[in-house]
Amino acid sequence: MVLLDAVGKRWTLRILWELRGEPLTFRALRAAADDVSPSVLNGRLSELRELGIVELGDDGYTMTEAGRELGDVLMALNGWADAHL
Amino acid sequence: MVLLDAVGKRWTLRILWELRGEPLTFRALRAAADDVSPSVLNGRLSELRELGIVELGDDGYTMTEAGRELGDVLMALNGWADAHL
DNA sequence: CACTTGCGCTACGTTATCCGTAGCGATAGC
DNA sequence: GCTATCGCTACGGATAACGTAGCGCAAGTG
Repeated sequence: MVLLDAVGKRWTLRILWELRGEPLTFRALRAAADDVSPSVLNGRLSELRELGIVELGDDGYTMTEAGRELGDVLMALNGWADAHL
Repeated sequence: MVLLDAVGKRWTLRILWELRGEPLTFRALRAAADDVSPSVLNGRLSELRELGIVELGDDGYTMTEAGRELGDVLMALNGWADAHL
């Protein structure tokens, strides 16, 4: 239930989705995610960093190893969407 | 992106999670999901019905066939949470 | 040295969304 | 008629998200 509460907030899934590939800077991530406001983006990134899903490296924000596995689940989610929506 | 926007709202994942088993009435679903307010619950259920994920039968709300496959993905999501959080 | 550029991030006032509570109309059983 | 439960709605207050502007910092350029 903890994860569903954390992930079940506006923009969180979208942010994770945009980080599925290469690292993105704060501003690039913002641009990729429909120009979400920086305050919200920063709030979400803080949560995701505390959960050990995302981290800030030299090239920008990237997924941790655990986060990358979560990314695979998101791919499955997207696969479902392609098949049914 | 459509699904992520739809699912990436507060309570949506939680509602789907509670519907993974047997059908639940509106009120039972409300009780199961931390007493979410009926206005929000109704809003989410309307969205999920429009997406063909959830439907209202004689025994209450239940997942459609497509929705049940989505439930499997959510199980994977929960499995990840158990492993990493 | 000043100057620019891009970075992560914050401040703040406005607006949209959620929330809690109460209650509606409909249906079924007594 | 009375009670109980159903799905669902109304409404005012609380909360979160929003858009915009800008801070402090580091690296590069002249």
